Amino acid sequence: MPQTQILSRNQKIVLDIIEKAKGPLKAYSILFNVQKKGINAPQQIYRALDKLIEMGKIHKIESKNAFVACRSSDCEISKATAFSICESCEMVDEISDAKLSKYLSGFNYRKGMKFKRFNLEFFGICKKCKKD
Amino acid sequence: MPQTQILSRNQKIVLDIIEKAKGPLKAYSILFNVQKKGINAPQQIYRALDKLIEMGKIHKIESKNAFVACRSSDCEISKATAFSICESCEMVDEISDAKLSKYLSGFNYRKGMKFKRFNLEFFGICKKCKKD
DNA sequence: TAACAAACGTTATATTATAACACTATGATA
DNA sequence: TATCATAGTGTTATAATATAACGTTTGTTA
Repeated sequence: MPQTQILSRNQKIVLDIIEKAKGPLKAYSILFNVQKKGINAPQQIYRALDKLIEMGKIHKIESKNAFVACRSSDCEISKATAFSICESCEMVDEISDAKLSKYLSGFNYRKGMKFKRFNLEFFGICKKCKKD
Repeated sequence: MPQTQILSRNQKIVLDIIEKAKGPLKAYSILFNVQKKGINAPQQIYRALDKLIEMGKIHKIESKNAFVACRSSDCEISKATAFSICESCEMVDEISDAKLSKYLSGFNYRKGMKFKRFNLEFFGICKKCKKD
């Protein structure tokens, strides 16, 4: 495993647009935004997304079928992800809280399987939306 | 809110099949299984699913786009859900662990929004699959 | 019974994701 | 150097998941 992953052309393009976005992006919205760069088909987007997820560069927000850049340097291989999601404005924030992560990584259910990975999504109304 | 919800015909049919299933069911697989009962269109399934989720009778496993019956009597309105998912056999188990639930319900991220609801999905290989 | 809400049935369509196949570039190695 | 494996690319087609929109029926309640 190299510390610094080498990205392919398409992977760079897709990561770039996700990193610059203010919120989670959907696959087809990424597609429409990169057609000028010569990417024409969903397959190309999904392939890049898959690799970027594997590398831990991005995360999928399962409840929204959308993708965000990873902001927490410590999850190169994303085994422990947690997000805060506003149900009004759709804003997503990655939660990096050592205690929470430790608590959940150590959690073992009595019924018995050993967990390799978890994903946690919190929902509410963000401060900004509450004001309106 | 009545303690015992009254279900409509289609809601009953859909809930019934989900409750009898051994694992999570997908919407279209539900559809194919109820066509003999006169349900013909996805819309009818999705409408029933939506209501059943609202009532807390079933849960959606977001990472699988599939649905399971609620086994834990205490989550009539599902504000706090956690699941154990086997990545090999696709088995899903609802986790009902008071400590975990309390810990997460009380969790408040410093950045500040108050959470109404969460969903947690753990992944691993179940005991049964480990043996093979 | 009139009025309303909730559920229903149906057709059409939108959105999300994958299959399959041929081609290209790169680096490892026999 | 030849050849092999691996990873990435481009493309067409299609599968799988989900919702919109419309009109009708049913059940509740004022």
